Amino acid sequence: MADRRPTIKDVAARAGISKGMVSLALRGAPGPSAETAARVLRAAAELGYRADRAASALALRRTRLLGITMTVRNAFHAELVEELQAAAEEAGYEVVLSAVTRTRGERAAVETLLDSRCEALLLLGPELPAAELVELDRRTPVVVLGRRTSRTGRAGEDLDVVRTADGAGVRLAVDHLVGLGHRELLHVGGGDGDIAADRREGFRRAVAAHGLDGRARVVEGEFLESAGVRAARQLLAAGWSTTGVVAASDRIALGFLDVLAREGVDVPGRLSVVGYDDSPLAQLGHVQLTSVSQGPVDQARCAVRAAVERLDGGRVQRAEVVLEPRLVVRRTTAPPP
Amino acid sequence: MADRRPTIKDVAARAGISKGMVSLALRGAPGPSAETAARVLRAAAELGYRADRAASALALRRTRLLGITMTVRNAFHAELVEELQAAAEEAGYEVVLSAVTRTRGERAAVETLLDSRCEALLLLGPELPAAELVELDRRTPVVVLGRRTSRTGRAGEDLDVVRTADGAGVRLAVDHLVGLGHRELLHVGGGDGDIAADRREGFRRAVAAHGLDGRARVVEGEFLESAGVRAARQLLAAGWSTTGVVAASDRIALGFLDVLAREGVDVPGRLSVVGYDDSPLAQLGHVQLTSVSQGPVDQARCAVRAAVERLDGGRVQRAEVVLEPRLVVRRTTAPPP
DNA sequence: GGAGTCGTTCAAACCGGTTTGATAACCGGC
DNA sequence: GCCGGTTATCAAACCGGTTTGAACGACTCC
Repeated sequence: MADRRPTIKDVAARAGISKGMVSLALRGAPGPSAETAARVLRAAAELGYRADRAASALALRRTRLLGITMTVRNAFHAELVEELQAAAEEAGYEVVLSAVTRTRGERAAVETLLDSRCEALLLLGPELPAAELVELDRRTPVVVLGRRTSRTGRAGEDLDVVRTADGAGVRLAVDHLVGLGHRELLHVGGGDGDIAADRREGFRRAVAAHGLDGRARVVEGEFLESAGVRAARQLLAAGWSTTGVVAASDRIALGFLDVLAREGVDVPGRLSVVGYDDSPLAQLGHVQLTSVSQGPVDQARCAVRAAVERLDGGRVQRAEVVLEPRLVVRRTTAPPP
Repeated sequence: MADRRPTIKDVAARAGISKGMVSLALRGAPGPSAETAARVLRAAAELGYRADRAASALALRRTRLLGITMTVRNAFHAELVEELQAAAEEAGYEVVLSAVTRTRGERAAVETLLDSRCEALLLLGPELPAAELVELDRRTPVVVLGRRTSRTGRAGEDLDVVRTADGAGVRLAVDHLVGLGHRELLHVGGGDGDIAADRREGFRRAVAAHGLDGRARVVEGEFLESAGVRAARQLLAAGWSTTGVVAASDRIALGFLDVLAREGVDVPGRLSVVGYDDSPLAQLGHVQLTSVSQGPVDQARCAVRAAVERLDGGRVQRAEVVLEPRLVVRRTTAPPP
């Protein structure tokens, strides 16, 4: 019923001019006279013409597409995607999202992006082996967000990386608590990954820098509420004299706070708690969690810039952008009792 | 550096055969002999050949792309997308995600999908005016998820809709509470939208059906934790004799529960609470919220089926699929004190 | 043995854009 | 009035696939 979509040929016929001229006029390229351009634009508007991306991608040998893999349930990824989309648009690119799910691994997600002829890949917190990422990068520029890749930076490992300095972030949290007067600190860690390791290490160094390493504790967990719940129960049961807690993520912090609320422990009166990610969860009206922000806006901008530099700027060298995290103080921290 | 991606011509040359044959062989179409097909497959594998989607979309005049608009921060949407992706893959389609954000309205999200030549649009909880959706549907088949469109179904309004029966969902919650022995019920509503209205109305009817309308209360809010917080404070301050609460969403329920935890109110001993959405939040270890599930798996399957029927099956009539919600009982409901 | 059928293959046309090389019209300068 | 240089235009080639129509040999059937 809906008669075939108008093509550039239809526009040309209506404007009484050749296809080539129409193509130039529609893109505002030099060539057509002002009068002709106006006529073309009018004809296109009247027909409701829209260029066919597939056709122009084919002719241009470019898609101007950035592919993003994300874990669709991760709130921080969602924030990043939002910002990436905006940044890409500004740079004249479109983004294609590919979701990593339980049933669809990162590898499959990347495949579909490659099929769409994305010109660069932005991978959010990828968990593929580094070797595979490097191999991928040899065909299509890859920008890794959030995860640190090899410290060594061996030759051939040309991946771009955008991340925040996790150690510095934890340090901000520790400094904040110590500045408020806390001396007995606890870190609830996120487990085995690179990110959790960096944060744990950052905690150890920060407390040592304040000469408090003898009194600091670390509890291991994973990046989930349940880890916070376990840690809080352990703390209360053992009767530790801890007054300040640095969690490796907001979700951990929320689990922790939930137990405290149930047990009637005053926050921040008796215990101060700092989260990590400054996720929307932390910002909720009734939570108001003090947290370390990874600056999703800046990360997104840097990642898109890195990709565009490779594509349009001819950069070939590896770039690693390490952003400084920022502490957002809300209502879960105060001087110790 | 990376020498030009191999094309079908390269494969043809390597297999010593024409382009046309290669095209057929790669798709397993009838024509080429078994021996030829094998040779082509081998050559393609050796070259690491992948077909160019843009080129084949152009030639086929089909993209086999389903466009999805979603609110990237909405956890329920994230779940749906996960399932939609799986269902689409099974049906031989790819999906393109387009995020609706603060800075990028639904209209813009739809535009980019149309530019990608999506063959159908799946809109998650769209808020565009109905007239606009109908207009859109005249060019590209549209499937609306979650939102009820006009009750009237006037001629020309051929949108497909997949949703759950909100009234029935709330009814399940009410029946559950009444079955446990509750008589004093409270509904915390989600505000002005169609969905909130359906749930509120469902609550009214359900309590009336049990002859409890005289003792039931409704508090208005919005679909956020803050609404739950306000409602809980109001309940405690006013000293209502309510024992069972039905929230219009999980987020409302969580805000509600948070206040109760802080105030030391026993859940489910003193108060029972039911949420709506069965979102990942509800399933968290330390929350274990009883909630109404909208069956994201089924919704996704139905939505993809609806789209595919239009595209491949030639269906032109409007289809409205109303799924029955399901109650997931966890630990926030029990008999009243 | 000639017509018809089948299986296999190829070259050419096509999809809807962009780019190139050629052509024509117009300009001022000498 | 002829020349070099713009400027505006067009037709044709091209991008990388798919599809069509024709060609060819082998085989079957009268």
